[in-house]
Amino acid sequence: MAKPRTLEPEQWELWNSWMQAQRLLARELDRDLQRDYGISKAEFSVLVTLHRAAEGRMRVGELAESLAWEKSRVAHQLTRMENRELVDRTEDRSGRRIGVGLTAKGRSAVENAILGHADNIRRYFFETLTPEQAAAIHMWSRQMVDRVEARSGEGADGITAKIADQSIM
Amino acid sequence: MAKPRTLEPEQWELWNSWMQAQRLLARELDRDLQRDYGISKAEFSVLVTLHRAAEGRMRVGELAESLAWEKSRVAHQLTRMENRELVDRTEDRSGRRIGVGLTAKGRSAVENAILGHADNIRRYFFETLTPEQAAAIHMWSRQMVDRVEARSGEGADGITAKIADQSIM
DNA sequence: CACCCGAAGTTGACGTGACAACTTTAAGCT
DNA sequence: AGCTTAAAGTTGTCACGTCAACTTCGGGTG
Repeated sequence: MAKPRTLEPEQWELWNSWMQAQRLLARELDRDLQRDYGISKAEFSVLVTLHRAAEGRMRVGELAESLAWEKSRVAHQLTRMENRELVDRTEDRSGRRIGVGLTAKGRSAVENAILGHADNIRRYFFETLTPEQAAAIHMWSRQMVDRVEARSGEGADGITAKIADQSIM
Repeated sequence: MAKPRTLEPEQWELWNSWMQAQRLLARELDRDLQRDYGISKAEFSVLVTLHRAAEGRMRVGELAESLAWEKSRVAHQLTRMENRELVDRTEDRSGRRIGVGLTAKGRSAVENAILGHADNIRRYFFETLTPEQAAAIHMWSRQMVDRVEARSGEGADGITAKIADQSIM
């Protein structure tokens, strides 16, 4: 019975500014990436994942797992990026799609963007955090991801391990 | 030269899990709201803002300021919600649009949803945080919002004050 | 071998959010 | 009054993300 029936005013205030802060930060990073390198955050994520792949070529499913995105999201994103000639989908002789790779344009875009983008993340995000704030956010993030993944039946390890070195966004 | 040229691995890890956690949380809240009450987060935000308005009727601009959304975003959202008969836009005799209000359907939707949604926010967000973590996150959020608003020339007070009691998401 | 089933991938429809261009109104100024 | 302007609101276009439906392989198993 200690449970309040709705949130306390200061909880609403916290919730609102948290949601808004996230949106403003994402927008700012996206704008900078677009202005300086002509690509979006989503495009950057795909490009950098492909760039890190040893072969430089991945299956759609690998991309989806590595990014922790749904397959359909990846497929749509690849279609848009193929139109912009940032990636190409290769086909075997029967027209079957077998892999995704960077085009020259995609490769140079990501190589140009990587340092600048990382720098923006540092300036806009990490340099505004105290160690306690960083720890709080990190802890919360891990719990949230673990909880949702546990719920949707992701057996044992699965995605969690991969997240460590991927996805960017 | 103390500045690293890119982010540290644990910074990438924090960044990635944070981005993912946001997305998972937003999706979960949205799905619950949709399943239990038939409305989306965006719709809920608009409905609850209108519901809190003393008159029950607001100008588009007030709505935009209260939610800290861009005008065009509000206009598009209202068009969709008008089609679904959650709100109505009233016109004066010359066909001029003068205000937005809840329909009966909109009112009952928000009145049904408010407690359940608040409860989900508490369960998914607040109950996973210690008070110190909440305080750290709150502090950072305010700083981020203030910084971005200062940059985009929002004179003096402006939006910040309004956020305190609005927007939800 | 034939069949069926599940994984991989695509597609369409839809809601969301950002940005820019535009129209109309309401004020101000001289 | 008449002219100019900025605010208010709308619209179009585009990218992003989710869900559901669908196609097509690749393997088993009878």
